[in-house]
Amino acid sequence: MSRMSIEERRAQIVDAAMSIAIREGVEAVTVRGVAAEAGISLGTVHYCFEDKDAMLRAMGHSVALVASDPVRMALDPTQDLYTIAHAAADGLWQGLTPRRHMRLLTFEFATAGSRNRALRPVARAHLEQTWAMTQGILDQLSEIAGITYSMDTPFLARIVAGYIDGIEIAWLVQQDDEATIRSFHALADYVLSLVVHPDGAVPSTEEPAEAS
Amino acid sequence: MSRMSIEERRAQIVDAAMSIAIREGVEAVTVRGVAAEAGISLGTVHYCFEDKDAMLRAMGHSVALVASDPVRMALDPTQDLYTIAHAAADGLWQGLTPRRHMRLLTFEFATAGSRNRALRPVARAHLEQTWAMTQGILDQLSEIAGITYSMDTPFLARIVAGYIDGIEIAWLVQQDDEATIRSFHALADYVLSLVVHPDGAVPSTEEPAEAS
DNA sequence: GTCTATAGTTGGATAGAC
DNA sequence: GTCTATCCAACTATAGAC
Repeated sequence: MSRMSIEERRAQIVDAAMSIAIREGVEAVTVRGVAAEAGISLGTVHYCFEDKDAMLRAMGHSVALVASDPVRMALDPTQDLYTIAHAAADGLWQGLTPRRHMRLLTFEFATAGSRNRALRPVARAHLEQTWAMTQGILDQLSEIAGITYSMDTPFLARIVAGYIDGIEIAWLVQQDDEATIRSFHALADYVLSLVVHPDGAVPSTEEPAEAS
Repeated sequence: MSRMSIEERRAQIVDAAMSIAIREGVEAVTVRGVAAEAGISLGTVHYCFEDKDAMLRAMGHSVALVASDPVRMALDPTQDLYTIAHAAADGLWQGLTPRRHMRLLTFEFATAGSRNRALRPVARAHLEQTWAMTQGILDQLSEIAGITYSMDTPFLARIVAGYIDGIEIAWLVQQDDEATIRSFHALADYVLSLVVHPDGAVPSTEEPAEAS
């Protein structure tokens, strides 16, 4: 067919692989299937990637981990801390449904990376990316609310990201929306409980009631 | 070879499948491989299970989810609440290393169950088993310490189990033992923060310092 | 109930023409 | 760079002898 540079072709192949992975899972990604999805020949794929693992690695590193937008939008400086935290919890929930397949994908890479040495760097990159993004949000919250946390933020980010992972895995398996939303709000309360008000700042209107 | 009842043979096959799954992952379990592992013929496996999925389901349901022993041993009624909670955190850590492959297996079933309808009941059973066991431990802690929690225990168990899942996934991928231990202790502090002392009971010696 | 033998499918990788 | 053709391995599942 039409000639492309290797880089362009690789990008096209990675896109095709990602489509299949999102649709049917990492294990369903085959070199043949990717070639068909991309509308190119088997030989071309093998020309662009040394082997299947190299292709999977390239695909894994192109996973868009986070649609943090709904959470970031919750960080409204005009609101009080309690409101912001629980709006962020709602943001986590709103961001989850559309990202269902992407989330599944990262968990598949996590397990695949634990078995397959070649895929381990991908899984680690996913973790570190998630931690960095979580820390970014926690830092932003810290700034706009003028507070700090009772743990260092890198560790807190790790804890919070893990908390979210646990909630999301359960949701993927069990699909209990209500319990999931409630869990995100429990996380919000958790983070609020770790907040340190630097001066004699009054945590006045916060936590008007316990999360149901 | 020697004759067995179908039930015995099925158990033998499930054991062989489990060995392979623990060693190489769920995806590496093949009917042929299982037959070889069990030292029987391919045909015999197909005689005992309708198809591969049925075999995988049987294997999935036989996963020993939890070595809760190290945690239960921490529930020493002669100790104070803070000490018990953090001993339980150590128990979580001590129980993790030997169960590495089992944990990986349950996460693989979680993702596989999200893709494959036939395996979904297995993944759900794992979740519910874990929640039940976690709740059992929380109830036991509640009894021996004479306290309650600020959430209903079924929900708290769900939260705690998810928290643990998040920590353990990160450990499987990243293998950072120190951060993992610290995370388990952060969980202990979290649970302690949700404890309600019924009367005017004094939470005296608790939380002598923050987890480093 | 257990075996061997085989049908039928899929997938990774390579060779060689264009 | 891209294709077609082919090789080879591994897999699920079934048939039929014992």
